[in-house]
Amino acid sequence: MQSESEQSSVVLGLQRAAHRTVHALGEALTHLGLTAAEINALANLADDRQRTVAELSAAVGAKSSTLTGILDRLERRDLVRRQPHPTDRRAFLVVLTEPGGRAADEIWRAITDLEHRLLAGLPATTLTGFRTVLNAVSTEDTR
Amino acid sequence: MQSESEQSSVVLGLQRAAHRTVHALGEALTHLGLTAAEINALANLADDRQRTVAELSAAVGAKSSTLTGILDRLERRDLVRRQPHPTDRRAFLVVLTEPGGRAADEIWRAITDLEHRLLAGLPATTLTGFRTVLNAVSTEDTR
DNA sequence: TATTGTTATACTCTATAACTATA
DNA sequence: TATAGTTATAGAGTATAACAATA
Repeated sequence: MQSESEQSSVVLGLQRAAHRTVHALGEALTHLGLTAAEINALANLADDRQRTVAELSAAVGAKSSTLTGILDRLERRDLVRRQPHPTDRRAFLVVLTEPGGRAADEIWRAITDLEHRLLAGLPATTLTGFRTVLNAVSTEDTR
Repeated sequence: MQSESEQSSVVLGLQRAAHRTVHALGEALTHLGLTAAEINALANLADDRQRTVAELSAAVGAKSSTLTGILDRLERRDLVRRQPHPTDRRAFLVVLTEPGGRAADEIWRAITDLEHRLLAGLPATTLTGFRTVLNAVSTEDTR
């Protein structure tokens, strides 16, 4: 049933699936005019609404120097703001603006919708297994 | 047990896990001096050893115009070659050269090693569930 | 007419290293 | 001395549109 490919590698499959979801998300959110990295950053701000650059950097898996450009563009569009950190004057708190919060909410809705569509009909135990592996991969020390 | 984060979103978790494996793979293969996209392309050539540009494009999830640059660099380093397609004179067959084949084999070994390390100790049923979801995500029509 | 792949263009992402300002 | 973040730099990925050759 799987045509000719065994979809043998978990790593390659992971790559492909991630690519797929990024594309799908981008398409669902074209009207926002955001890149994948920008969507990712906003999605990661959506919950607690604020992070230092270093925290966000760890969350999205990019160097802080990379984040600088992404945040510049988001800030220019008034979706985030860089606030002085209350206790560390070297650091910034990246916070969602009001329109940024709306965008982040919409991103979350799109993510949730996508997940429902992708995972509909799969048994709960299968999903649990999936999350378990996902956590193992994200958490494990790969060295 | 999962600290504070429920790792709530499958999509975001997928992103993070994919990022993780790309990094880990890159580190395991630094001596090859290849980028993630180049590794991905070679990995996708590793099995049948040849693909048209369009096929490879679908496999790696990039536009053919993107692939042009990647293939240019791989060809310049004598890792792949563009051969005339036997029956369609518009198309090219991307084939591994002999050193390219060695690189691809090494990439496969690295991928396999990584998978063993990441997935060691997880029950088989969990892994089966994981692959099922991965296939669903990669295959499903996301529109 | 439609398709294969390249070219041209314009941005975005990416990492590294050097730098400023704090700590 | 070490850390947070930016800047400078340079390369690589990305998509779109236009194009040539072929189907």
